[in-house]
Amino acid sequence: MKTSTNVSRRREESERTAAKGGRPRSEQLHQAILQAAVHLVLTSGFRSLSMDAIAAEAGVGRMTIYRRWPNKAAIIMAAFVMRVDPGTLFKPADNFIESIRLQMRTMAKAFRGRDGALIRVLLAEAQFDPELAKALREQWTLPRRKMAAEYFRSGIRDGILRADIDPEAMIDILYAPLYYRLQMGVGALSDAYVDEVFEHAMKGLLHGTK
Amino acid sequence: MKTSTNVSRRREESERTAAKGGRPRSEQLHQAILQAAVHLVLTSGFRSLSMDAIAAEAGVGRMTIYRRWPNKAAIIMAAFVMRVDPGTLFKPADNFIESIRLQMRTMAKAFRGRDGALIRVLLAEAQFDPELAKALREQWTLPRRKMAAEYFRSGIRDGILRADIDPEAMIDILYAPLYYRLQMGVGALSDAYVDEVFEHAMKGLLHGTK
Amino acid sequence: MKTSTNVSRRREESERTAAKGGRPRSEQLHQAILQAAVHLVLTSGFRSLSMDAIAAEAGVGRMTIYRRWPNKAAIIMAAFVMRVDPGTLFKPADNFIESIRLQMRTMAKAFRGRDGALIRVLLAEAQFDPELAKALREQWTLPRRKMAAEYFRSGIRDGILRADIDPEAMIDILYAPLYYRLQMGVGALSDAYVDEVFEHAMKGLLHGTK
Amino acid sequence: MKTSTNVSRRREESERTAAKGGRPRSEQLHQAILQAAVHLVLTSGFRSLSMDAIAAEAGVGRMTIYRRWPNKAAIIMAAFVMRVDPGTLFKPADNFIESIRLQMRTMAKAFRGRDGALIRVLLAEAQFDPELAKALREQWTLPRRKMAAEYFRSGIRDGILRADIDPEAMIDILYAPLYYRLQMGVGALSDAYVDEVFEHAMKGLLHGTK
DNA sequence: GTTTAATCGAGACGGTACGTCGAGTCTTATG
DNA sequence: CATAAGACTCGACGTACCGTCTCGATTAAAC
Repeated sequence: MKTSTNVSRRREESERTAAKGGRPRSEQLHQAILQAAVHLVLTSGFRSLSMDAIAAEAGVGRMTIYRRWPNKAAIIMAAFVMRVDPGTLFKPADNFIESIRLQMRTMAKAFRGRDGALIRVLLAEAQFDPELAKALREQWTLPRRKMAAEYFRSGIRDGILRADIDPEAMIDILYAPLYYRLQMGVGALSDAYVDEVFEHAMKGLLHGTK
Repeated sequence: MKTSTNVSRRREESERTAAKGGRPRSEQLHQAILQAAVHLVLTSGFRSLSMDAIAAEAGVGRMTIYRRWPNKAAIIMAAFVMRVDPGTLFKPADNFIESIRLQMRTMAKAFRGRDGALIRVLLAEAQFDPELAKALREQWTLPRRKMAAEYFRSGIRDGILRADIDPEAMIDILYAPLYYRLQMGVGALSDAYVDEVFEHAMKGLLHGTK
Repeated sequence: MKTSTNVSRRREESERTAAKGGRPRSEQLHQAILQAAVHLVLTSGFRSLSMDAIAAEAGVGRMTIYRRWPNKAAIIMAAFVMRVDPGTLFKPADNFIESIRLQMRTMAKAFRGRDGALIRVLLAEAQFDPELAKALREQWTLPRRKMAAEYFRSGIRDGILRADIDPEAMIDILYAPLYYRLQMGVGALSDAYVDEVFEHAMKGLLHGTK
Repeated sequence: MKTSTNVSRRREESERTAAKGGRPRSEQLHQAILQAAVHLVLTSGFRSLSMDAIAAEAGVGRMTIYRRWPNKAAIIMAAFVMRVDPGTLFKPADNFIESIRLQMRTMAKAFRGRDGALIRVLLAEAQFDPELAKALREQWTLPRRKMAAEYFRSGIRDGILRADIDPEAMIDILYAPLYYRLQMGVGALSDAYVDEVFEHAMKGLLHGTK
């Protein structure tokens, strides 16, 4: 049976890790639960995900999960946060503009993969769960918006971007389309698409009458 | 008790309508259910919405609901579709550009109200329910994209918009930010915000080097 | 499909009968319903019997049934009463005593067949349904007890039975065992069993010390 | 409200028992459920008995009931079995014959009370439920028949009963009338009635021609 | 090295909502 | 007008999860 297989898989791993004198057991359980939750979400979807299933997959009692997180969404959120690269958003490239395009491509690539699936789930669930919405905003959305805004402001200071640009609006115009495509099922999140959005936004939609 | 109040409300209305020789009973039930569902979603939220509650609020048996829709999301979808104005998207204004801005404002206003709440719920639920995703795409997203794309293409033909613009990308840049703000809880969906997005997108983000 | 087959069966029969200028249509429906009900009880059991099923089997609307009987049990009761031979209970035989034994055998035979199944169902259902209990008592139990009591009394008058016998108790001693075996699943309701009960009751259980 | 009253009644009792360091909790629930079920059957009848009602009356979740018994009848059966005195059937009296009469009276008395109501329900339900029929036969009918048969056989051995008597037939003649009266609503199950049946059966119905 | 105190797995518990089924009522269209 | 068809309200069914709680067993720390 799948469950017991996974249980023993976790157990064996646990013993192995302990033998290596690794992290404390509590930390191992943490990881095992997050891993199990993500695995189940990616394979079976968030809706058919139950606390029981996570507990079984992780080889763990239900209380052990509830001791750490209040609900399924919080687990996925924790797993997602753990995966997010806390590093810099924009590579300090010699070409300011191209660096933006590259960052957008990186994000699109993430959205195409595992992170995209998690974001989709979290963003959707957040519509019903203010706690989660807050967490998502504070741990994902706002930090990245802040970094982007700062980067864009530096571009304004350096005279590369127009002075009358609002970084917040710029962020929305460039990145909202990625979220839109992630959720809407209207066309792919390809690099070509990213480029197109990027070019259009940069050049503007009107004739160069200014 | 709340329920019986609502039940009788529906019943009285039913008799009144029948007295007017109005719509067939079946159609009345349809409306009563949709109305009850929307009312409950708007007051108590989608998560705490149960088939029982809808049935009670509508003064209707559970089976009558299941006969018509397979789940809660489908009910909300039906209610939403019923509300959507199937008319033209862009008012044939003398000023092509301003007409776009007006349409964006109209949409933002809708998003601020009842429709926004429904869209939020539907879009979120659609992330877990492919059937709903399909319905939402076909009955909401795609038709409006199509109309917008045609309008934009006419702008290109008339030489108002640049010839090298992809209407699809233009749609995303202009409208995705509205969805983004609807969901993210990052700032309000005010007319001022709409204008800002509009202006930035139209003028472009770069210096007028073109 | 089974149902439609049966429906058309009834319909064809109906037309045939009508062509013969037979009983009024209402009476035909009556019979068709009772027949369908008995058929279903005998094949599928009383528990898995629904008004829908009867209506479908009889090719009849549900209201047509409810107009005639208040519930399933009443239908079976009606069907049962219709089958019961309203004639004499005891054949006027030359041998008074043997006539009793014969009557017991006749009853046992009936209990082994279709009537037994119906009695079992009715008697059981009557434990939960006072109306049915009354009907069963008045249309089945009491009439037969009365006839038997009279017959036994004639035996007393004629000096064949002891003068100090209470016919009611005699009825119970002779016939209750048949009902007991019908319900208990303890041994068969064979003629041999009937004879044994009969002999024991007649001779008494004690040594002939009297 | 009735339910909450009963719930708390059970709860308080639970705490009291726990304070006494009494039976394990699981056993308490068992008892509470059986008690609630019997109470409801005796007050409202078996037909209007629902799993929901039992659960509410016992202050218990539905699953807790389903974990233990498959249906209502099984619960009543369990409650009944628990009440049945597993002791000897016939008091070892100095007078063999009178001991039988006494036993019959004891049974009649039981049938007049709570046990009679339960037996009625169980016997009726058993006509539709082979599982229950089997349980009732094996846990009620057959054990008592066996004890009675042995007792009667000892009477034969001791020369008190006639040698040609079949204990099984004797059981039926003596006891079937009690079941008959229990179910038929034909006369009361009084001690006088028991005596009458007893006397008739013992003396035989015919003239002492033997 | 043993004892003590957490922490664990397992799983039963009360509860809520589900989706289905049948009873009995009421409506509509047919003949 | 009575009917067949079938939609309606109501309420019980049995299931699935939720989040809580209890129970031994296992582990880790304190002694």
